[in-house]
Order: sequence, then C-alpha cells, then structure tokens
Amino acid sequence: MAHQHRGDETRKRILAAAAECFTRAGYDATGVAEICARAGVSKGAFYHHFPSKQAVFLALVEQWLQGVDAPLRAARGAQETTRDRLIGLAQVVEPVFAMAQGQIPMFLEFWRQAAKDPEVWQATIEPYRRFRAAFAELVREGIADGSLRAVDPEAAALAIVSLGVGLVVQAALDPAGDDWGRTADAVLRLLMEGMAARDR
Amino acid sequence: MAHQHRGDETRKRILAAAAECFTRAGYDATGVAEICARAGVSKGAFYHHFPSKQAVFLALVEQWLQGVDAPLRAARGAQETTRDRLIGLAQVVEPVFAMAQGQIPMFLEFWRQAAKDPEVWQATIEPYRRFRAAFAELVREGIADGSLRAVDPEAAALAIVSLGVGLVVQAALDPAGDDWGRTADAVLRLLMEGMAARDR
DNA sequence: TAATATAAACCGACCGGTTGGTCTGGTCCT
DNA sequence: AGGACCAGACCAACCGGTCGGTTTATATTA
Repeated sequence: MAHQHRGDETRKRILAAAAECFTRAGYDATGVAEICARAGVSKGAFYHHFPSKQAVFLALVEQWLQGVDAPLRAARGAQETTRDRLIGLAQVVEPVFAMAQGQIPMFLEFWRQAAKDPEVWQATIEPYRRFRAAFAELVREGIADGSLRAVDPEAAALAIVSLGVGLVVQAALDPAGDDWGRTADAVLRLLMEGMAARDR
Repeated sequence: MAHQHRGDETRKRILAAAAECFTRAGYDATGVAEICARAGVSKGAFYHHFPSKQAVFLALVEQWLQGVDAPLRAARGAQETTRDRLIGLAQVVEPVFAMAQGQIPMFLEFWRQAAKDPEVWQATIEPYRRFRAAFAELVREGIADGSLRAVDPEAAALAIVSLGVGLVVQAALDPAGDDWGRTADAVLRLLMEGMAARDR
C-alpha cells in the first residue's frame, strides 16, 4: 500500500517536472535527463513509469484538458436565463487562467504539437469540437428564447473559442502584462453584449 | 551580375525550404541537413548565406511580419466613416489567410519561439503592439464620431487581435476545415457589429 | 583575345557534444 | 521469494556548426 503510494508519488513528480521544463524550453528542447534531474529521479524510474517522452507529454495534455473541462461544465446550467448563462460562461475563463498559473506557454506547446503529431491532434481536437458544439448550442437556445440576436450560432461559437485561444496566446507572449484573468473577462463580455438582444 | 543573382536565388531556396520544414516539423525538430537537402544545397552554402539556423528563422519572421503589415496598412484610410473602416479592416484577414497558404502552422512556431527566445520575442512583440495600438486608436475615433458604442478602446483592440490570433491557431489545427478566409471575415464582422452604435 | 587575378559562392567530410532510449544490477516492501 | 521500483552506466544516432579546398563569374592586364 505504502509501496504503491511511492510509485504514484514519483509519477506525479515526473509529470510536474516535465510540465515545468516543457513550459520553459518547449518539448523538443528539453531532454529526458533534464526532466529526471528536476524531478530528483533517475532515468530508470522515468522509463519505468512512462514508455517514452511523448507519453509524458500526452499525459500532460490529458491532465490540462480535464482542468479546462471541469469549470466549464460547472458553469453550465448554473444560471437561469440563457443570456446570464453566456455571461457566466465568460467568467469561467478567469479560473482557467488562474489554474494555468505561469504555465500558459504549455498551451502553445500543445497546439504546436497537435498540428504535427496525429496522436496529440486526436487528443486535442475532440474536446475542442465538443466545446465549440456546446457553445453553438447555447447560442441557439439564446436565440430561441429571444435573449440573443439572430446571429449565426456556428460563427458565434467560433468567435468565443477564438477569443479564448487568442487570449491564451497573448498571455503566453506577455506574461508580465495585464491581469489576464480580468482582461479576458472584459473582452468576452464585450462580445457577449454585442450578441445580446437590443431590448432593454 | 549573373553571379550576384545566383546567390540570391539559393538564398531564397534556403528560405523556402526552411519555411516548409519548420511548418511541417517545427523549428527544433528540423535539422539544418534536412533544410539543405530540400533546398538542393550543401551545408557549406547554407552557412555561407546565414550565420546560424536561428538567423534563418528570424529572416522568416521578418518576412511574414511584413506580409501581414502590408494589407493592414492598405486598408487604413481607405474607407470614409470610421465604422466602415473597421468593417473593412475585417476583410483584411482574408488575404492574410490566403497568403499563409498552408503555412499557417508557422505562426504557431513563431509564437512558441517568441515565448522562449528573447530575440524572436523582440521581433514579434513590437509589430504586435503597433497593431493593437492602431486598433485602439481606430476604436477611439469611432466612439468620438458616434459610430461606435462607448466601449473600452483597449479592450476592444485586444478583442480584435485575440480573434485574429485565435483564428490562426484554429486554422493551424484544422487546415482541412472551413474556408478560413471567409469564416474569419464573418466572425470579425460579428464583433464589429456588436460594437457598432445602436441607432438605425 | 587570351591569360591572369580575385572574390564570392559552394561543397561535403568532419567534430565535439547531446539525445532518447536500453540494460544490468540492485533495493525495498509484502 | 518475488515483483514493483529505482539507480546510473552505456549506446547508436543525430545535431549544429566548422573548415580546407574547389568551382564559377567577373575584373584586370598584356
């Protein structure tokens, strides 16, 4: 039991060290030896827990994807009107940015790798399509109940996702810049209000 | 004279080959030997024209940055009202996407590299800030002449840039997807109309 | 015009160093 | 005892970059 626990511990250490290295230097530029050194673990231990360097990366992809999924799911159905739900959705980004906590460049690494590695692409593109479909559905509901203008739901969903992705990239390039959590909230709210029905 | 011309020719061939390799496999994963092979050039020729592999990358960054700059500048001042100018700005993305022509993943490589290499960062961040400032100024003008709602100009500019960046990333991940030129136009138009004054 | 000089363009073998991954030998818990 | 777990020496392959030498095109001279 305690034996079992020890293995999980080193596995976590390897994962954390890999995340740090990949964030700082990128996937290709960081060697297995470097990860091992930072994790305080030998190469033997590394290859005992993971079959390859790519496997560690894949595990990290999985981990972050779930981290994004959770607050997103939590926001759904929490509000009453569709409009409020969309606005609330905008607030989701804040915890996401907070969670990333200086590891935002990892996302760039994810996407870059996804663009060239079919396996990473598969793991990335599926949740991405789910996100987009969920947003589109929300917009459709909003249009149906009159709280949103009659915009193209697919285009609107694409816009929302684009904003999120674009913000992440900019945050990666300018980490010392604005408070990206609040900024993201403001920007998304701008788009949301633009789509809102012009009643009041 | 013809001698001179020959040198420029191989230089261009190296640049093109490097762009292709970087697009497909990424900066770190492509060796100088591979670039040389694809360019039909020896290693000696390579290092005759460029001091290092990074220099080739920097040259590509410069090249693409100018490619984005040109149509952007062309769109400014072309329209009469500020509102039309902003809408026209949205149409700029189409030629940009067309120009990228299957080399969109290169942008991901730019940003990834910019996030970790100070020299690339410098070359990337300066035009980026210029874009953002120009957009903010446009929005300010639009608000002043009453064609736009009283949104936060900085937030609006950030939103525009984010949309563009996010679209590029998505296009890199899903090259076979939509016609990204038209899609980008539709999405940007959505944001623009959301910011437009609610008169009519 | 033919011979020579000069410099840019180019070639490819070569080098030190690094990489992802393997393997053997041991330790520790149950 | 025995299997999960780990240490670290080791290896073939590869990498960015160098270097001495050759080719090619123009300028100069005789």
